[in-house]
Amino acid sequence: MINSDFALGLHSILLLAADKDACLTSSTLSSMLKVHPVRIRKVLSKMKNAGYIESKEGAGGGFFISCNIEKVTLKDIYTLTHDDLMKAKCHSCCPSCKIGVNIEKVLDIILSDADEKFQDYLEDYSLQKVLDKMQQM
Amino acid sequence: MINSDFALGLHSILLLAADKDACLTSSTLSSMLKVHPVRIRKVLSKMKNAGYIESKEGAGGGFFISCNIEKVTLKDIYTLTHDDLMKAKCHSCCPSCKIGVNIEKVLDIILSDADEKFQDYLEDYSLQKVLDKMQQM
DNA sequence: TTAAGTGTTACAAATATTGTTACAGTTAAT
DNA sequence: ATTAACTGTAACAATATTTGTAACACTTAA
Repeated sequence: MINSDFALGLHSILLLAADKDACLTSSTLSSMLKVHPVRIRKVLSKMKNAGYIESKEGAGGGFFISCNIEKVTLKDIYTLTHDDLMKAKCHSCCPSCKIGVNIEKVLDIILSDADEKFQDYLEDYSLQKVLDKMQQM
Repeated sequence: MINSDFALGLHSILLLAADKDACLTSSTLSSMLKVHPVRIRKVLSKMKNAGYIESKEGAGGGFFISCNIEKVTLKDIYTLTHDDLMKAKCHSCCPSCKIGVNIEKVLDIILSDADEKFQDYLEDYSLQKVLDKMQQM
């Protein structure tokens, strides 16, 4: 589900979204977020591929927002960064365990549905809405 | 959020719930779930403290269900086992970053709310309902 | 009295995450 | 055209987290 890439990516894109004309380097973001520049570039490359931001190489380059921040939501960021819900974490059961035969399927269905509710909620929050909410505090 | 303790704990308690008279040892569960007995005892001790199962020490001992499996839900299991949503994972921002001042608070609020929706869904699934759903497959 | 359990702690091993180094490619400025 | 400041990416190192192990006190049934 939510992992640290989500937090990092969201934090970064909010920084870019806060000033549409800003072009921040991974190095600048790095010192703001206390995370290594290479990792920032990795996470931001996903945002770039999704078209939410753009990057400019070379001197004076960096990252800047390139989407409608009223339309891009936390769900979109989640989609880019989330882990599979439990795929790797669900224990396989031996064949002798009758329950185990179906438990993975059933949990997969239930948890996927629950995750959908989670995402539905995230979808209500555009980047703009998050920025607004921060202003109000 | 959901971690492997959830999967492990849930799987274990479903095995116990499937047969009310069964008394399974951590060793038995261990070989079924391919997880070390000590870890199973650790996770099950939480379920025990919550009153969902009981344990019997000594020879012939083990774990057995002790709750109304129509009433205990996936949300209850989640509550016992989940990690904090992002507490440790959210990046603190330096003071110079105006956004960072509030971002943690705002994300905390939004994500807590989203998590609530997730839990609301889990609450619909009693252990009995999960077992029933497995039968139907 | 012994064998088979739980409960719990301290520690080891394995795995996953994050940081680091290195370098090719791009761009702006001189 | 050269240089300095960037991105993009891969391979590897360091760190943190998770999981497994060993040890042992305590409990219970046979």
